[in-house]
Amino acid sequence: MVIDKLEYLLALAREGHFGRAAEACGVTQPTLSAGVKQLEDSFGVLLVNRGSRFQNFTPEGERVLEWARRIVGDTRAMREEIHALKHGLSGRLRIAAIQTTLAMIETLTTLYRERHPEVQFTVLSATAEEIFQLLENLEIDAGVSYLDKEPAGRITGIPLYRERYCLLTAADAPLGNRSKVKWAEVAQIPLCLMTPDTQLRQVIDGLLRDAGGDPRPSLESNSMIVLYSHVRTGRWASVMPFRLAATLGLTELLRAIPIVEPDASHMIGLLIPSRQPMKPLTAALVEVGRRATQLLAD
Amino acid sequence: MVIDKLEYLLALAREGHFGRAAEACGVTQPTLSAGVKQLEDSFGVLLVNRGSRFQNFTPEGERVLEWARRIVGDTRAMREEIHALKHGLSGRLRIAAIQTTLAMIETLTTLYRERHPEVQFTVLSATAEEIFQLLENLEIDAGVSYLDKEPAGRITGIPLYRERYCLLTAADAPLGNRSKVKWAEVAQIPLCLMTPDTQLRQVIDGLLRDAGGDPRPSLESNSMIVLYSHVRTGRWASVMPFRLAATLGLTELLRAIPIVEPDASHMIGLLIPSRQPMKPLTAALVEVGRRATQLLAD
DNA sequence: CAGATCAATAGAGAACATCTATTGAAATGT
DNA sequence: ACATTTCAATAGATGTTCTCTATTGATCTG
Repeated sequence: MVIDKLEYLLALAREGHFGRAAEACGVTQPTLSAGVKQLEDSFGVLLVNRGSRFQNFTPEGERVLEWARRIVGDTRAMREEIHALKHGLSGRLRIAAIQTTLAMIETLTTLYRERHPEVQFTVLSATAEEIFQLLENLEIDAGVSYLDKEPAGRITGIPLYRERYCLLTAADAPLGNRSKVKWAEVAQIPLCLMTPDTQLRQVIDGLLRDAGGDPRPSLESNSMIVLYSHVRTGRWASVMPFRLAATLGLTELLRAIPIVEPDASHMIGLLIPSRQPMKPLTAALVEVGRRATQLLAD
Repeated sequence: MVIDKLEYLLALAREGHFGRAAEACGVTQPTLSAGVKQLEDSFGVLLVNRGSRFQNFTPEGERVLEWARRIVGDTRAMREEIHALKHGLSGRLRIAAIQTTLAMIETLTTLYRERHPEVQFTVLSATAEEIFQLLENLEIDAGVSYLDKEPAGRITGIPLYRERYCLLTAADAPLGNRSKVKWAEVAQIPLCLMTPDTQLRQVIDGLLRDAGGDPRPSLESNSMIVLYSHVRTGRWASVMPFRLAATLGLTELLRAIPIVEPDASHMIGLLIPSRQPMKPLTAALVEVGRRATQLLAD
């Protein structure tokens, strides 16, 4: 009864559109409209501001939405737990990760599948902000991102590893013969970097500026693949997390040179809903993460 | 849909009886039976062991029960919060307290009503164990009891005041002329005490034994009223919390003599469900409790 | 101003929940 | 040992509620 309606409300918040929300829930638009109306009647308060189309939620609607996330999330966790008690861990684990970390996700999924072969995975590439949204909307079970600005109480961070940075460049390019370089030096050469909306770019910009430099990327992209394919030609340079560069592969020409002064690093970790107890799939991921931490330790 | 069924399950856990549980939910017995069966079908697991009558819950049933408490509790909290947003605080605040603290509850309710006149109160006398049960079953919003052994994570304690003990006795009785007495001395005289299942009795027994005494109550009761009515005659003596004795009233004959060596005290406080956020009625009680703490401070 | 988009409404059919009455099984008392 | 009582499941009927299709009315867009 009520729970379905709360799901409608969550979908409406996600889609901002009665029709699309209805489709997402697998019902028709009148059904979803009626469901929301019933909620409003039962509370005696308007939850949604509409003027012939969806506008936004009333303050009361926002509060109900907050509760709905929790109640619906708990209900799913309950079902999943009981199912796991009977059939063992199965179902689909949904993870979203920022691009910087995409190459290390296999560490988690590979370990995970060894222990729970029945579980299927969905791995999404997303921005740090999107990850929070997805977590709040119960569209993913966990995120992988920076832990620096750990968020509201509704989401918990679990450290995985420290990300360190290297200069990716050809051996015969400027600085290419060094065993280590300083941030101040890196700041002097043209680089291929992520677009400024990404966390990685902001981190690198900060480090470059702290070293007195002025970041002058010769190429920007929101795709790591684009950056790497450029660098791979030997005619471009970039700053990347070490682990990512190592995974993408270094050629004979291409060198990954540690950047020092300062010896900067940022903590990467799992982001999961602060629900107690966790969904079984999520709990297993945390356990896997704990083991992965040892593998990934510097 | 689902939530009603979860309520059925909670009622069944409370009553241990399909018929009574149904009555408590305001439905007929077949309806409740069908509801439980639907839950079982939807999980694909038996939740209740029955052999022509209710026996107990399966392990899966216990887990579902745990989730049900949370989900149903959150749902009620949501409704209450939205209602409070529109109409201000109203409804019924349900409190259970151990007998020792019954006389100070008015401090809370009086303060509470000053701020929220629309709220109605139900105050139950209960044992410490019953309070936990009532809290778990969502039958009360808060308890007042000892905080010494703070319990599972599902319940949070909030300190209110320290309980100290005095000898209640007639002025012309043994020890009646003293300004203070030692526990060792109290242990030598016959007393009226609570029955041994109560927290207060266990506390006092402990203190008496620590002082080398052997508690020999001349009269036991599970009612403070009984104890006090005896002591009031001037022909019996008892050990009581100071605040309680003061509230029940001291006559000219009757004296409340502080007991020292050791200067024992136990912390009394609110017990509330560890739900975040709290129900509005509960949140207001915590706020009132915070203020009361100042009034009640030694 | 015409066309498109969006959400609410109306009405019909299906699905579901709840009730009364009864049955079958186990516990209790004589 | 047998009759009585207690308890929960089942059957069948009734009523509610949910969901759908089709449509309307309103607002935005070009």
